[in-house]
Amino acid sequence: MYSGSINNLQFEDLDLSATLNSGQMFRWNRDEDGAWRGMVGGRRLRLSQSANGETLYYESDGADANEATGAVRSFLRLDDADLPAMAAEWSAKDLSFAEAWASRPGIRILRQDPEECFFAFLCASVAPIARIRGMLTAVATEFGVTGESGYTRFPEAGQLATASEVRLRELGLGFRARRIVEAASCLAILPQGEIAALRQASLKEAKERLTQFFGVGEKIADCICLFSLDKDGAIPVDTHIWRIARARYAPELAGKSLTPQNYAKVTAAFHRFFGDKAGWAQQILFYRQAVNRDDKARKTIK
DNA sequence: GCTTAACCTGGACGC
DNA sequence: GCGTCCAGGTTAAGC
Repeated sequence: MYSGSINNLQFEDLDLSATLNSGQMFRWNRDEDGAWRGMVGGRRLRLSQSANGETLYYESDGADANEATGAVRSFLRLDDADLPAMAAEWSAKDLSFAEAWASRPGIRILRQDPEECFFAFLCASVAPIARIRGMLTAVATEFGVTGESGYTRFPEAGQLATASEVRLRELGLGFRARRIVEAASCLAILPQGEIAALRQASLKEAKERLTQFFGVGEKIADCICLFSLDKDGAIPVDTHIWRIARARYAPELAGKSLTPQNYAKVTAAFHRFFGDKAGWAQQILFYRQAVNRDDKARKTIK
């Protein structure tokens, strides 16, 4: 049970379920009534939307409604971008984006906890979303702190640094286990908030810093930058975005491999088409290509 | 600077 | 039932 009351705010341009299910984060769960449960900044939140999508309801730990409102607005970045205006501009220029937006408007970029986001995407290499969820749940259960509510807070770097590679392999992380142990050990001896402090850095500086950690390449660094550090120009070029880019935005790369130079060309192409908030456009295109396709496949199987 | 192999694992798919 | 492929990558070695 949540100690706070149910609050609400009016916000029309949000598709809560698509946003929370768009592959940006992996530890929020959906209740039978459709509401989503998760943690933001150590605070439990439960979010839902009215049927017409115009009202966002939220429950939170703690009695301070203003703090809860601030946490929700910050997590969903409700004050950071006029998404409909951006989408209208992008749709006018690009048919592929227009189709993606028309099929599922309202997918926003989140502002997650940077350290949890760092470890989450370190686990995400070559793994389907279901497996990523499983790995993170296992790690949180083993090394995190479970409160009276039964919800487990993701472990901090210092806690993860006590994990052995062997134990993490037993939990199903495979070759990612070494990466988690090494990154946690490095982070644990740095001042707390080292990753979060990169919000003040440029995208280039943040990526340079993140890729110094063993196991963090360009794609993972871009995920951390976009989904937790407010770097709206970050373009995580995964297998789906690479496919989309070659088909639509950088056709000169057809038949080529994803080398560091071509990765940079994809990023530049997205910036050419979508400007300095290209990361938001990327996420909407990604959802249509990856998540939507998976959902259709699941329905077909049923 | 590019290509390739290796790294874990579970589910989907074809036979 | 079994083998193969693929999934939100990264690293290191070889050329």
